[in-house]
Amino acid sequence: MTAKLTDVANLAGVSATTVSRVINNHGYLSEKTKQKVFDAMRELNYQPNSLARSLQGKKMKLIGIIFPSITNPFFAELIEDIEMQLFTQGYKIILCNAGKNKQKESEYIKMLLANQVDGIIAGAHNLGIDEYQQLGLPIVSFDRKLSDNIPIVSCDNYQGIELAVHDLLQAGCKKITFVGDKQLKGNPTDERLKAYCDTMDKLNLDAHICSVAFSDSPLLKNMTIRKMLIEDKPDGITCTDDLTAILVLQEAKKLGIRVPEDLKVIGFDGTKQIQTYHSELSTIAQPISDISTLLVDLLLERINDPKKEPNQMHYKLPVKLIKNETTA
Amino acid sequence: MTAKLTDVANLAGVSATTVSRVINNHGYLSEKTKQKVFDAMRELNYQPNSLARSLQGKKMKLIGIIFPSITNPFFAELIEDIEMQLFTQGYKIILCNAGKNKQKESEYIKMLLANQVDGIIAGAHNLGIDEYQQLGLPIVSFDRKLSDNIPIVSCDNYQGIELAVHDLLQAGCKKITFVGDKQLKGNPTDERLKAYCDTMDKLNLDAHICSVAFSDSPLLKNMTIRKMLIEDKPDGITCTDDLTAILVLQEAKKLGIRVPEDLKVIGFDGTKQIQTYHSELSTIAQPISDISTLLVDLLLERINDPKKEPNQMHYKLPVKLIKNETTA
DNA sequence: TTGTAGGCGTTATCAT
DNA sequence: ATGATAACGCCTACAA
Repeated sequence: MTAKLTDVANLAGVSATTVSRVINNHGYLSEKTKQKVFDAMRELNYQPNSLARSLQGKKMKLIGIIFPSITNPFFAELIEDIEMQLFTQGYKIILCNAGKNKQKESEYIKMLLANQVDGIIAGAHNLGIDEYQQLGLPIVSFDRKLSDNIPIVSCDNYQGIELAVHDLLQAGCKKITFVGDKQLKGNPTDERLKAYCDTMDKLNLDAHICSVAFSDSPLLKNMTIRKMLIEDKPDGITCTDDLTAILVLQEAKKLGIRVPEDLKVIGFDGTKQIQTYHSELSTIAQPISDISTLLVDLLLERINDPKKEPNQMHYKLPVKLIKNETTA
Repeated sequence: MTAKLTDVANLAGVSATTVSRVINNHGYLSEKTKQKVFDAMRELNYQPNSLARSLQGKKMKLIGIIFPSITNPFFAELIEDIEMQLFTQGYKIILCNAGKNKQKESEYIKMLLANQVDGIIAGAHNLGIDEYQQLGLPIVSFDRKLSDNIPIVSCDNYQGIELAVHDLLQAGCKKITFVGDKQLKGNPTDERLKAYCDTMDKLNLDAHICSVAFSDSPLLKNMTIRKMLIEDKPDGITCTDDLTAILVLQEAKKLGIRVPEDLKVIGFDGTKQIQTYHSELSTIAQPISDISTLLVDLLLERINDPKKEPNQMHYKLPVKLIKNETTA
C-alpha cells in the first residue's frame, strides 16, 4: 500500500540502515547519499511508520487527554490550548471524554496504555486514586488529586472566591450566597467553598450555600436556583463557574429580579467564550494559557527525564477579577 | 517495564501462540488453558501492545478527527457526539484542531498517516482538494467538498435558510438581512447564502448581505454588524450561525434596538449549549446527533469493507426550526 | 489442542 | 561512510 523504508532504500540504491540514518540524522552520511535518500523519500511520498518505530523504544509523540467533556467552554479552551502547545512540540493528542462515567474513564486509560502513549494529562473527576497510582507513565493532573506522586496544576481557587466575595461586598451586597457543589472530594476545587465559608466567617456574616453539582443537568440547576432566589432572596451570588452564573442571571430575569440593581452576580472561569457572548458577566478568570503551559511543560519534562522528580506537587496559579455589569 | 505476551506465556506455562489465541479467541482452546492464561494476564496486569498488533495488519482502532476548533459549541457538540459513537465501537480519536491554518492541517494529516489511523473524519476548511485526494484511507467529510470520491454529510443548508427567512416574514419582517460569509467556496454551506438570495428573489424583495467570515474575530464581526444595524436598519436578520446571532443581539441592545419589537433575529446551528444559555434565540437546528451517527456509520463501513462504494456522495439531513422570543 | 518459525517496518549493534 | 543482522511485541501459517 504505502511506501516503506526498504522501498526508499531500493530506489535510492542504498541499504535500509542508511535510510534510517538519514531519517534520524545519525552518524556520518555523505551529502550525496543524503540527497539520494531525500529524493527517493519525496518521490515515494514516504512517511515513517510510527508504530514500527516505537516498537524499538522510540517515543510515539502521543499524549492522552482525559477530561469530563469538551462542550464545557472552560474545558474546551483549556484543551485547545493544550493541543496547540503540544502540537508545536510535535505531539498529537488522543481525546478522552470521560463524562461522569467511571468505567469509561477506566477503559480509556487501558486503551491509552495499549496505544503506548508517552504521557497523560488528566482532568476528569470520576476515578479513585488507586486507578492512577501504578500506571508507570508520566501523568500530570488538572485541579484534581490523583495520587501522592502526581503533580497537580490548578488556579488559586481559594483566592478566587475571596476576590469574588469581596467584589460583591464592595458593590454593596449584604446577603451573599454561594452556588456550587457542597460535597467535598479532596480536590483543589473544594477550596472554593472553603474560601466562601472562611470569608463569611471572618466578616461575621451568615453563609448561605445553594448546592448545585457540576454534573447536574441545567434543568435541575435551574430549579434549584429558582427556589433559592425565591426563598433566600440574596442580593449577591458568587458562583462556582460561569455557566451556573448565567443560569442564575436567566432565572433572575424570569423572576423580575433586576441585575445589578437588586442582585449582583459573579462567576468563575473567565473563558473567552463567555466573556464574548455574555460580556455583562463579572467573573474570576482562571489563567487558562498559563495552566496549559505549565501542564505541558511538567509533562514533557517528566517524559524526557523520567527520573527527575517535580519540584512541587501542587502548583496554584493566580486568578484575576474581571469586573463587568453584573457586579456594577 | 510492562508485561508482554511472553511473560504471560511463561507464567501460564504455555507458548506465546496459545496466549495470542486466547486473546484473539482463535481456534480450539481447552477451558483449562484459557483459565490459566486469563489468570496470568490478570496477575501481570497485561495489556496487549496495539502497536505490535497492527504491525501485523490488525486495525489500530484509531480515527483522526480534523475540525477547525473545539471552542465553537457546534463543533464541540458534534465532536463529542462522534467521540461517544466511536467509543462504543472500541475506537479512540486523535483530535486535530486545524484552526485556519493550512499548514497545520497538512502536518496533522501526515501525522495521522504515520500513526496508522484507520480513517479520518474531516470538517476543517483550509486545504485544497488535492491534499485529500490520494491518502488511500477511508475518509468522510462534514459540510465540505474534499474530493469526488469522499462522501459528504451535511444538514440541508438550503432548507435551513429558507425556513429562517420564512419565519422572519411570518413574524412581520419587511427588510431582511443575511449575516454570513459572502465568499463562495464550493462547500455545502454556500447553500445558505444561495437560499437567502433565491428566497428574496422569489418574494421580489431586495437582498441585503452583511458579509462576516467564519474566521473573523468577534471584535471585527461586532464592528461590521454595528455598522450594518445603523446604516441598513433591517427589521429582520438571518444569521449563518448562532454565535453571530448573539453578537447581533448584543449590538442591537447597545444601540437601543428592541428585540423582537424593532428587530427579529434568527440563528443557525441550534446547539444545546446556546439553547440553554441563550434560550431566547430562535434558530435553525442542525441534527447534530444524526450527523455524527451518519459520519461514523459511513466511515466504519468503509473501514470494514474498503471495496464497497458509498450509495450516495452527499447526504443532506433535514433541519428544524426552533422558535423562541427573538422571532416572536 | 498446542507449539515452532517467520515476518510486520524500523532501529541498534556490530562489522567492514 | 555504509551494510548485515538481530531485535522490538505480536500474529499467522504450518506442523505436530
